[in-house]
Amino acid sequence: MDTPDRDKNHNNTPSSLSKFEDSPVFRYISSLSPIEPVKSIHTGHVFNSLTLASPSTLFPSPQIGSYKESRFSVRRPQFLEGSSSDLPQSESENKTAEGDLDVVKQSDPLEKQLECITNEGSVREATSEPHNEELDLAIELPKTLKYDCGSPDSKLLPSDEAPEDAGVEVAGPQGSSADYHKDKMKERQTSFESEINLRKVCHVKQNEEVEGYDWMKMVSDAADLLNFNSPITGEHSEGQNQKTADSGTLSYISTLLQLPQDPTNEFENVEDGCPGGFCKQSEMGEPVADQMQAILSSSILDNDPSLKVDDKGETCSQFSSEQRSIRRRCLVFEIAGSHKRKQLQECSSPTSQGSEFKVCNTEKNSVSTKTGNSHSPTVPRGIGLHLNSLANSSKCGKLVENETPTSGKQSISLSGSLMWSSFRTAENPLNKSLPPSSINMNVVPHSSETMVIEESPQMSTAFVSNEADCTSPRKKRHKLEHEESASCKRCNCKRSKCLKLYCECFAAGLYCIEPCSCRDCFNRPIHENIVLDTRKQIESRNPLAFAPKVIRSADLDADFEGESNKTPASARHKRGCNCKKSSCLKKYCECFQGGVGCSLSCRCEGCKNTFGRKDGADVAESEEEFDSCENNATEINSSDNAIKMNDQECSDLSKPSSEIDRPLIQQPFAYIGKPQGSLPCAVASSSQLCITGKLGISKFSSGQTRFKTSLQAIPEGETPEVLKSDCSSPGQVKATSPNSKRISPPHHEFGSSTSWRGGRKLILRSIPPFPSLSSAEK
DNA sequence: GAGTTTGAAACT
DNA sequence: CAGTTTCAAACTC
Repeated sequence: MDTPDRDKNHNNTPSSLSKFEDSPVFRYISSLSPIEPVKSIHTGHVFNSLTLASPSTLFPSPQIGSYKESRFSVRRPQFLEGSSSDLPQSESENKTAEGDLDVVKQSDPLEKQLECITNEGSVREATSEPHNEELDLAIELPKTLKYDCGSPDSKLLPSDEAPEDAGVEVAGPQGSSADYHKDKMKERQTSFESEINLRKVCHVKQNEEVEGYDWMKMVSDAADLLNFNSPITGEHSEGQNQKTADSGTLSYISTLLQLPQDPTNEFENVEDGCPGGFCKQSEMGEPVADQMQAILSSSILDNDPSLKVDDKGETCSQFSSEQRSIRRRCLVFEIAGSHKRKQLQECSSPTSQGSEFKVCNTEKNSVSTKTGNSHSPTVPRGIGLHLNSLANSSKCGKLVENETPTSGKQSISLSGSLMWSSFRTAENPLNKSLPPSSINMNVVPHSSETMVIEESPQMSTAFVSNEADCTSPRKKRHKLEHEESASCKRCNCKRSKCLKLYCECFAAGLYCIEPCSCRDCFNRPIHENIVLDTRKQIESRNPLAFAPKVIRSADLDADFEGESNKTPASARHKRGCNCKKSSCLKKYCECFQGGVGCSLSCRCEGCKNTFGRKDGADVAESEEEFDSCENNATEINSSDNAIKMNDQECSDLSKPSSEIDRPLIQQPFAYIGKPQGSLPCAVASSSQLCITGKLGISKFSSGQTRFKTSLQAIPEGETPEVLKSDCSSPGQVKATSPNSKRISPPHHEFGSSTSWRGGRKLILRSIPPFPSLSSAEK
């Protein structure tokens, strides 16, 4: 629709521009801020979201654009693959459009929105790189975002293009344009969706900017997520290309988005003298575009039931290419959740990460419901990510991976199982550290109440940092699956009202669900407040109360091999068991139940844990056992027990898995400190359950490789990090936790070596601030 | 399915 | 911090 007009505008632009320039108004403006162009660039970095309005914005577009391009030129490379002949045109159009916009802006300096948009565009571009880049860059993004009018969307938009579009529409009746587009969307979803989405995004961005800053956080998070996406981008580009090919009429926006990726664009850019411009878009385009698209796509996706997201966050290409591209980006944020966006009609939940969360909201908002805040009041249930959520996430992730979309979500929200623990705070630096837990899962509340948990790449990233091996989020998931079955479990509480750790559901950060046979259950979304309060109380007593009981890490394997000998699994129970009669050969023993060997921290008597005895000597001896156990035994190993467990779990899990999905309980941010720890727990546990359920055998039996590597590795890595991330927490945890007894004592074995390892193994040990560790490891 | 065993969680 | 009680899962029959 816009194109014709735009073309006209473009054609007109030169004259109009000249006119404007000549106009006294223009002169006046220019006199006011001669420096502006330069500022605009800097402003992108420096500005606060709202400051954008400055006059500098008026002029910047051309210069900025070039500048931006230059910046990005370097990186662009990979994504360009997707080529679209359209791009050049689009760019030219965009440029013209920008010019028009600029002119308009100049004429109407008052229109801050437009300025913001333009600024955003510039900023976006600048910021976009970081997205593509690694997390480190991600950090930068927030800043850039600040500069931006705020909306990540703007970022997403190709610097030139996006702003233009936004600007164009906005320029007219700003507010109306969005609505108008929305209407169009309904009418013309196909061709116009993209445009509309972009516009919406623009609005959203503006709104968001006005509203809050979570963007910063979100952006950073998103950046993390984006990192994962990178591989996807190729697909994305393809999708876009298809889009172009498929739909002769690509929304202007869509074209813009694509442009960056298209090689053709590169050429143009090069011609422009900004090969970088091309590049920048590519990279930026992905990250930024991803975000933009994500938002847009989210809106679109909402409409599209067909969307599928890969575990990795890749969206299935089911949708139209356009949507696909967008969706992927969305996926980045929502990954698993996105997987079934259908379900997700609403992203009310405040995900652990503000960014994701917001994105969802914005997207969804555009589509159906809009939550004003990322924190969304809607969040109510504690949709936010929680350590426990991880467990679910793990499930979800697994499910999603393994299973088709239908099942895939199961983990997430099917039955509406909710995790209440979400405490990741976007604010917390910890979040970064925590990443996996909080970040990983984003719970998106469905309109129905069911919440979809989305994993964010961040988790994986974060973990990755810690875990050298944890290259793929999948591993993490596997690990998670491994650990606790809590998520899968159904409680049978009669007196605890499911508000105590006796309740497995509660302990796992999950709301009780139908399958539970509990009595007088208060662990329901309806009683969220009670649940959260109770949780707080419990955490106040023991910060690690909700943390994963079993820590498994590939790292441990590697690091500990020496030590690990002790525990075949290389995983350890945080607290250690206190078994006296079960000889750690039955599920009474948490270590055994978790499939990990006993450690020094265990107080067990007559330990015969097949996964590893607590005594070092035993361990040494056990190594053989151990190996045998792992190799053969994993299967045979715990033999009866293990097998039984597996079977049981499997049976339980398999069914429950579908059922398992539960609403997560959000934790109040206040908990942040704890939750971090807690999250991992839940996750791990839940993950284990689920995984074990399916994998269960695999875990022990199939796990062949060793559970270490497969299962344990994942959870461990996560948990450790989580703990680390707790960061801060380790020390705190000890101090606070009543259990500290068990936890704290780093025994010679573990503790002896590096503090790091010790920290991981011992987890609880006071360790240097987590961040440093993570960074160091990285 | 009922009853017992077990060990964690909670309480004192 | 240690001891006791409570609780629900795990287990047995």
